[in-house]
Amino acid sequence: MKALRPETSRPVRSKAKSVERWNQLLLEATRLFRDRGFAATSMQEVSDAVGLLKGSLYYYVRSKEDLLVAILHDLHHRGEEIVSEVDLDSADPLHELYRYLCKLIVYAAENADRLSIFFRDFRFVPKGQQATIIRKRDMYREMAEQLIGRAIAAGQIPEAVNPAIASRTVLDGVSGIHEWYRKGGSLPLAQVADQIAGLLVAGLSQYQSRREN
Amino acid sequence: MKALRPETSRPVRSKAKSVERWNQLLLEATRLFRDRGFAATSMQEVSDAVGLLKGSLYYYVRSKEDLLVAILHDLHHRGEEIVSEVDLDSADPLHELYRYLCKLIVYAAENADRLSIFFRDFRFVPKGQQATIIRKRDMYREMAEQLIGRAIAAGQIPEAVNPAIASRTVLDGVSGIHEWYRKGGSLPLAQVADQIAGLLVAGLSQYQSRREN
Amino acid sequence: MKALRPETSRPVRSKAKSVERWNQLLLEATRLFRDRGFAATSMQEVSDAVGLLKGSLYYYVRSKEDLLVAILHDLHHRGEEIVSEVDLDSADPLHELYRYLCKLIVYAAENADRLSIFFRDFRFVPKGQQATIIRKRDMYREMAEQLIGRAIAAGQIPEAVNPAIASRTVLDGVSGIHEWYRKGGSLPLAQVADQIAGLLVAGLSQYQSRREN
Amino acid sequence: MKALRPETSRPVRSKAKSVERWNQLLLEATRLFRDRGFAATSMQEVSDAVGLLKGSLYYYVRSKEDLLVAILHDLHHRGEEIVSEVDLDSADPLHELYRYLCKLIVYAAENADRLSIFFRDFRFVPKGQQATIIRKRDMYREMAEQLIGRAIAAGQIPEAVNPAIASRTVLDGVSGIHEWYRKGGSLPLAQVADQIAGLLVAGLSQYQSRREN
DNA sequence: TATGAATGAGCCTTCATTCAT
DNA sequence: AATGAATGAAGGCTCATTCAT
Repeated sequence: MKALRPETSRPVRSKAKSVERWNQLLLEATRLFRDRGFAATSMQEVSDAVGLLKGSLYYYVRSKEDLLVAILHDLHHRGEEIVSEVDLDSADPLHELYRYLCKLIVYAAENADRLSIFFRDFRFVPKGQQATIIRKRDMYREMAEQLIGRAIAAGQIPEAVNPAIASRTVLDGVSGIHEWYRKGGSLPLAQVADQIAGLLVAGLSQYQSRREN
Repeated sequence: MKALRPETSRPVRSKAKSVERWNQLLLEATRLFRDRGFAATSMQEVSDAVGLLKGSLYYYVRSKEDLLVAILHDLHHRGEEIVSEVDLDSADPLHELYRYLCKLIVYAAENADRLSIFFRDFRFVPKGQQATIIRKRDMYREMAEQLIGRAIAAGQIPEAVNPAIASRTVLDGVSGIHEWYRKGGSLPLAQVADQIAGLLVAGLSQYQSRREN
Repeated sequence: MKALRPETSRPVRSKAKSVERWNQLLLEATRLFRDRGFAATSMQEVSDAVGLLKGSLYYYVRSKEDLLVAILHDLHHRGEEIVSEVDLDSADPLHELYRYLCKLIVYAAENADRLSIFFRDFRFVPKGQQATIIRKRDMYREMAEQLIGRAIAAGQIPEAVNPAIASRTVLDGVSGIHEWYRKGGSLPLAQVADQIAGLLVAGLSQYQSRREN
Repeated sequence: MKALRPETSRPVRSKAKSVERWNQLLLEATRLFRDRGFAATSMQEVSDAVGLLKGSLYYYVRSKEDLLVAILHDLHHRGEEIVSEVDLDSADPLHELYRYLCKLIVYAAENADRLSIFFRDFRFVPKGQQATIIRKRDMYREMAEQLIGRAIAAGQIPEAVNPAIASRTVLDGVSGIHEWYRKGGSLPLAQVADQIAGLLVAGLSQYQSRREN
């Protein structure tokens, strides 16, 4: 999880200290944005948290939104790895989906703060930078949709399943964990992941309509 | 879903015209809060939307938060009905769950705006009024957990399923629709609901662990 | 203490009820202005106190300042009587001063609310109407100054006494009672008045400089 | 009389320039509050007076009330010295009282602005901070009451004098000067002080009831 | 690197007052 | 006589941001 400074930031000289501060900044900002929301967090609070004066923040950041963008970039940066590890040509696409979902669940739980900020405060990302982030988010679902398609083709999922809807349902079931998962619960995270992914994958493979009217 | 004025609001005998304005206010505020977020929506924008001066809003509302609370009360008011219609003693608890989920899905889709506000901006509800609303939200999940418990007891769901986690997964899969459903899509809402609820219910009944390590 | 409506008020028809309301208005306004100050009292509070809606006040009053002016007029109206009862040609001007002061003290105690408003909020009286009220206030002191002058001429007060200063001191000592006197104290008001007036009159007649440098 | 920043104010190491501004702020605010009253003075007016933008005031102050409190603290800060200089065990308590009153008079005249604000606008001090200030004010009178008690015991004041009332009368006579004293009058302040204090002290020592009924 | 002072725009809210009914 | 709805101006305060030092 390398912390990336915004590409256009001001000149950097002494790396060590500077990078440290930047990471600290990101950390505290994440905590604050998560707790109070982006709009309701003031730069004053951020600067208090890192022990700088308000004005000094602008040596590290060009704007409050910079912080938000950095946090969200960080989030999806890691996520991309997970997506790239998927084997679309697996002989058992359903199980491949299971593995993919498990990783997403663990990832969502471990990045609950960032994810929460993403879901709530994405709209405060400057319009020009929204597309990049949205594309990454869509990537998660599209990968799920593709795997579902393969599994249908392979006969592992009934054709009655609508991949567009199912992929969304599955992703919603997976990412919702950021709202309720707390570290140190009774179940190990890996087991929680199996419960969720197992349920969703089973649902896909066994789906049948129960419509009455 | 009659829009209820907060009890604390001034005028008691609200004449026709007044009620109209109040509903209009709620409508526009909902739209704006949904689009821009509560914190980033100004009373100026709300008043512009209803054709009043900023200050005039306070004839109807005692604070910006009042608007938020009114919107969220409205939301859960309707939801309570759905919960109360559930037959906990049904001979087929799994199917009862399916029906419950379907209603929730339709409800979530039809109230996507309010739900979105709830998920994003609940934190701006004054502390003193948060509990009431939270309790209502918990109700949805607890009902699902109870039905899952009954279904396990009835042998419709394997005992390996953890009701606490499963109920959360199910609720997340259901409520997530507020993020992506748009009226007038290719599928009728009832069919979308069946896709989601069918998948989740099948997943519950057919869950099996795929854990590898 | 006849309550006078401002001369230019709107047409009056049914006298009884109207006058009643007006008196009630003055009473409540006096209480509120005294307790919260003129500037910090809202017409809303006044209307609440008399059981009318805010807008309805303007049937009785042309402006908030009208209320203030009416209260202060009332105050000095009564006071004028006291001044006019003084016998400037008394053979014992010092004792005449004592009697005058006693009446003022009783009056100040009984009108503590109005007096308090006068001292604190006179500045909110519209500029055009300030002169009239100021003139009345000056009247009290000028009468004291005149009596002191007579007493000096009669040899009852040493010539070293400066009437301008002494009259102010005496008036300050007298009117200060509005700040601390509470009905139902241990001493009857008449006795309190004697204590104050007795002290001041004795001081006038026995003054002697103690200046050291 | 160094102007003390409220402890709660942000910056800790106030550089020269900052202190200057703060003093200027206090000065102008005092003038404005005195002239227009606290409630009727806007922060806009204050900021205009010191040449800042309205919002910039809040770099120095946390609220309008902060300014008021600072002004009143300053006032009584100096006053405490005067009280502490009194020799309660003086062999001539009456004369000690005279000296005490003289100092108070000079002090009241020199701080007429602040005193005026105190008398008129004390009620706008936040409830939590009122007690501290009230206690200081009471101190002035209580000291007078004690000295009167000593003088009675020493036979310098007749026993008929009620110390509670007399001390109030004396204080009222003394502090009233803030309303009418203007610098550069015909009499030097020291002489004015002697006139007032001399009168009051003579009154105490020579008081006799003149009650008729 | 960081500070301290200031900006400027905007925000939520209050309130005296008006006026058609 | 009184109501109910609305106005319009102002008020206190917050905050992201800038910049000389």
